[in-house]
Amino acid sequence: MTPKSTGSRAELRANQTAAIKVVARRLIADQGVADLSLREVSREMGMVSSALYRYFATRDELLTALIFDAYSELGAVVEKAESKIARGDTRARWRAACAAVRKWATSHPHEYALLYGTPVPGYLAPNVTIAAATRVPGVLGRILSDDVELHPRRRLVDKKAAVDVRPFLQVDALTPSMPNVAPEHFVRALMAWTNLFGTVSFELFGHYVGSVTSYRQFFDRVVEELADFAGLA
Amino acid sequence: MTPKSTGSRAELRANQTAAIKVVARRLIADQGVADLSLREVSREMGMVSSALYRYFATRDELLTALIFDAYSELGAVVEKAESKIARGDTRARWRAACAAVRKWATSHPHEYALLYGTPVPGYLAPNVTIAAATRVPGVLGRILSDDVELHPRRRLVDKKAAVDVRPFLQVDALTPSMPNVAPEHFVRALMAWTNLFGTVSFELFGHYVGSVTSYRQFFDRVVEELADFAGLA
DNA sequence: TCACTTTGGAGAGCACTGCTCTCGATTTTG
DNA sequence: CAAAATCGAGAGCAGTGCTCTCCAAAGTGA
Repeated sequence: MTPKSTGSRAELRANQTAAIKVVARRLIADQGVADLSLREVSREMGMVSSALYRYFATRDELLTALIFDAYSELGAVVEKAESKIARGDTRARWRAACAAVRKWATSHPHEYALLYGTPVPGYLAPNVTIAAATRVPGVLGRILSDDVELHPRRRLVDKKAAVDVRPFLQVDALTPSMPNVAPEHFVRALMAWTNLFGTVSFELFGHYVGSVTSYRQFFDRVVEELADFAGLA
Repeated sequence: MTPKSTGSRAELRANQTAAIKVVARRLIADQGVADLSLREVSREMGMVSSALYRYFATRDELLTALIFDAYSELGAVVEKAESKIARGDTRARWRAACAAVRKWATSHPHEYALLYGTPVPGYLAPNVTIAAATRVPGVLGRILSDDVELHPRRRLVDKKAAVDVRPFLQVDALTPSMPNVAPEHFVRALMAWTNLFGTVSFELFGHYVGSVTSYRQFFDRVVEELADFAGLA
């Protein structure tokens, strides 16, 4: 391959790195992670397979970069969708955030599976990835927290729910995401988050086949139930 | 390989088929599905790789058999655990069923991932597999149904929950699993099922890292919340 | 400016994979 | 007892991730 036009070395390197990720993402979107082959990526880029290793030391390293990008994109999409709603309408924000998750997931099923399906065996996410992965639960937590702040009232009257969560939750780590939410309500917050992604995963991974006829309507209903469950106004 | 001692051809074939699955399961349990190689299976069995194709036409066919077996085992384990509790104590049955799911999942993480992680791209479960996969939700549904039958009382007072589910749920398919549960409550039943597996998946797939310190205690709390949410006595 | 170092693509090669095909030996069947 | 079905062995093909060496181009310091 002849060298690309002009540009400093660092620039060219950044461009190539980005180009590789673009091609790899498209291949994953088309055929899933399992069938992603470095050689196919290199072929599509008109370079030889070994050249690719100048940019990513291993297949897993490329995948890690793609996982990070996908988390970031999903996080940005959800943040943007939610930010368009008036801050006080916490339920509408909740709906918008959940809908954005499902919309991104259904339009990027293979990338969603990359994030929320089976992790690579022995794979441990680097901190930077964890930060990106936290954006969506961060949005959900902020909505709940804002709801507590803006619509104060008695919450979670069921005394069973007022359990001391310190023995099993990392309260210090969760509090910053939802400063106004009382720790007793963290379990329900985590459950709402879990249920949201569980519902999307079950839809995409085929576990609802035979039970659900309209995923869209089922999902919307679930979102309302979750909002109630989490104590939204 | 010299022929195994005695036995009719059909017998030997059944034995070999079973032996292959045993070896493959062990390899998956050790290193996950991604690293399962037919050649390694055949090597461990002392046969040549091509001979394996007399029993399974393709890697996916072997995986399908293993998926079916795993669903069946999980189903049997949960059914057994739940059946030990007095029929009237529906909440204890609920706890037992949920605990059995988590116990099996945490002691068979790779097999759990095979069932509830990323599905093989383009893979469509045969009917027989779907039947096996339905056993656990069947147990959960039966518990809810028995609870309605044995502890009749006003349920789901929140009028929002009394939504007509016919536009988006396959009521006919769901009713047999929980004959006494009113269709308006099917959404919560599906959500409880989803949340149960979502919680287990999030734990095993690492999404709770940093948030949960004692998965066992968190899970137990979630199970109680789900029982309440689904309307159990 | 010019020697020196760094970069990164090309190409060959290794060990591995799923899968196919042919060839016999053995077993079952009519 | 001959014909047919079965099934393991072995060679082989196309593909994989990854390593290594080679070499031209680009950047660097005196």
